[in-house]
Amino acid sequence: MAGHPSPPTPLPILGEGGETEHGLRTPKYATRNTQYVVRSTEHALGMTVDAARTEEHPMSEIAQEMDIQLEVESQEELELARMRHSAAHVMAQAVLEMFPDAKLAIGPAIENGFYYDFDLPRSLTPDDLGKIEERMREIRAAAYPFVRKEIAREEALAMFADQPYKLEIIHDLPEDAVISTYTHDGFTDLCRGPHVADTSQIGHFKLLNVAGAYWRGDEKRPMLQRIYGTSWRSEEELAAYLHRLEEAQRRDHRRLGRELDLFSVSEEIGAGLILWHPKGALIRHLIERFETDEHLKRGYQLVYTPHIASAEIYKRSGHLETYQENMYAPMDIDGTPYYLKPMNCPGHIMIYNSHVRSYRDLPIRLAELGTVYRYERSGTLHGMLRVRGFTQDDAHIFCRPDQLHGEIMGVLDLAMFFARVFGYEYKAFLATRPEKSIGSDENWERATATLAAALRDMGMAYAMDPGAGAFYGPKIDIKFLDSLGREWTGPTIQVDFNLPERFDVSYVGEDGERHRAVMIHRTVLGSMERFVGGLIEHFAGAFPVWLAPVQAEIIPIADRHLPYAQQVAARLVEAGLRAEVDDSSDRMQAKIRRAQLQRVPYMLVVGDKEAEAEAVAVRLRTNENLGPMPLADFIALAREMNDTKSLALTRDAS
RNA sequence: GCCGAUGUAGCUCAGCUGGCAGAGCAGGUGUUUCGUAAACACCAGGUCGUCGGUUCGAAUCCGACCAUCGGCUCCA
Repeated sequence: MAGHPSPPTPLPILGEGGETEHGLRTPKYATRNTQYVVRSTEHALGMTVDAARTEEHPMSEIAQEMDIQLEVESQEELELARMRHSAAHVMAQAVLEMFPDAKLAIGPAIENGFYYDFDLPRSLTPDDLGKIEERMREIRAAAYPFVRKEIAREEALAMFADQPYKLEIIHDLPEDAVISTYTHDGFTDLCRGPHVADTSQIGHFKLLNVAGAYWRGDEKRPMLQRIYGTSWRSEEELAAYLHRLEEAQRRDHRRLGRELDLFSVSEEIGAGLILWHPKGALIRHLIERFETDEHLKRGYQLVYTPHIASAEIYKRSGHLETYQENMYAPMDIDGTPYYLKPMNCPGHIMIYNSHVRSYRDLPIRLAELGTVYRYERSGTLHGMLRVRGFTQDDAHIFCRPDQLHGEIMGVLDLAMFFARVFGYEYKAFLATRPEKSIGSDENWERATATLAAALRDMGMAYAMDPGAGAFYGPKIDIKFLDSLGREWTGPTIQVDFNLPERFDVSYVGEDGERHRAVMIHRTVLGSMERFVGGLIEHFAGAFPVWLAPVQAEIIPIADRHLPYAQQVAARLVEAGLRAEVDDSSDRMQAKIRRAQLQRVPYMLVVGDKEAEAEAVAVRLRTNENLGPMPLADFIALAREMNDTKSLALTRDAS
């Protein structure tokens, strides 16, 4: 099976709908947001990701091309998108009435709603949104019909003569394109459609926010004002969506990070640099320990490499050519510039190259929890999800070409194992050669085919992500889907042709000759920062027992129960559990409340009865009350949940 | 980096058009000893993001910078 990658398997998860199961948008920085929106829109149109991507449309264009001519996978989705797209038109009318000089850009339907980009004489205020919304309601009430009209190119150019963005769109349309307009209540927009019959059908909507957005997503083009709105079939669905937005806010890792005392960012230390507090650090440590052990079991070897390195190595690796804008300025050490490391690869390669390697030594899998520093533009920083210093669970696999397939399968297996432990669903993407890339066509094709074959042999459905590979090789991106159905950066597996050449990474074959080794870059969790940030939101702060910083809060009812409470704590600690006694002078109710807010899995209430019977009254953070049980039984339960890394708090719970 | 908004006590937020900085929660002390999500009282806590300007007087007006938030672009 050489030559071409197999055709993409349709991705079942996309079949669930562009909207996630719960209708929530993926958090910013969790994964490539724009791509997500594109996918959703593509899906609403029934296009495959492949088809949309190969045409290399910028997101805005794809999103704009709502066209009934496209094959639609689900009638329901088409109708939703149509409704939302129509709402965008109605919004544009309202804005144009308010600002007669407004220049209109584009206004597509997106996941859960719509937006429209405008070039306006002044900045919009939240007040304006209210007015626009009000006017939209009037337009909806009037039930103006949407009228489609196909027009000649010249006519279109004349009609939109004072709308420069529309003119640009018309100019960019292919010669034979059908140009159509949609008109309602005297407002006409260049649009391929489709639309609902009249403005009464634009759904129950709410305008959410105003944001800046570059024309055509290009930072060199004008900055427009984008109004985001959401629209739903019924008032109830709208209310439910707004409620889900609030729920997502309640889980925001930045908020929970503070409330649960997991991490902070200090302006004095610097933006984008995470301070891990004891509880956050404990969670990270537990994950790292688990992950490290698992890697050792799977034949990886641990290494450590320095945080700074001479410019020489980054010259040779090509980082100074292709990655310098992400690297911090060098420091001078005895006349030689040294850089903070932005990646771990060069160090691992140096370790590989420290010996002559035989084909019998391969594969060599070098793993490091490697801390790297990358310059990120100030506007992009976001809690733990987008930072300037982070620790990757990085590894580089050096192998023979004939081992590549098996090694990739091994990484995929590891990735699926981790997804299961943390309770994530996932979906896979195969990213192929970008325009700016190096290496021979043959290498690219072979590597891409190998990745595709490994995915297939692991029985993993995947979608193509054309042109999204690294410049040095294709990759598999796996997205974790959290409990709200949102996407998070997950494992990535990259095949690299570049560095093995640059560093002459080789092995001696059976034939006694030197051969070029194949190199795989891979990370399973991504970075500890982003992964833990995502985990906080995934679990809404209620970590499974094995990760909970405090597993059991012991709550004495009165001070006279303190000695027994201490005794219980000692027994738990002895059993390897993390327990804490609430010895404050608060009432029991307040202690329970505090433990609840801290998402402590088990609350052990101890009073006279328990002290006498050497028991604990077990309350779960789910508000379930298990009642009194012998201390030994509780220890057995908690240990079992801990040791099996169960996502549940009790044996029978799911 | 760009567009817009915001920055007052550890947290959430008041403080109208310039005139002595406030509340609740958290914290400390004391009282209370209580059976499954907040007992009561008292106390302490702030260079109002930073720097500069206007003014008799600035948390409040102006400017620059820093940080954060919502997006764009980019990414682990």
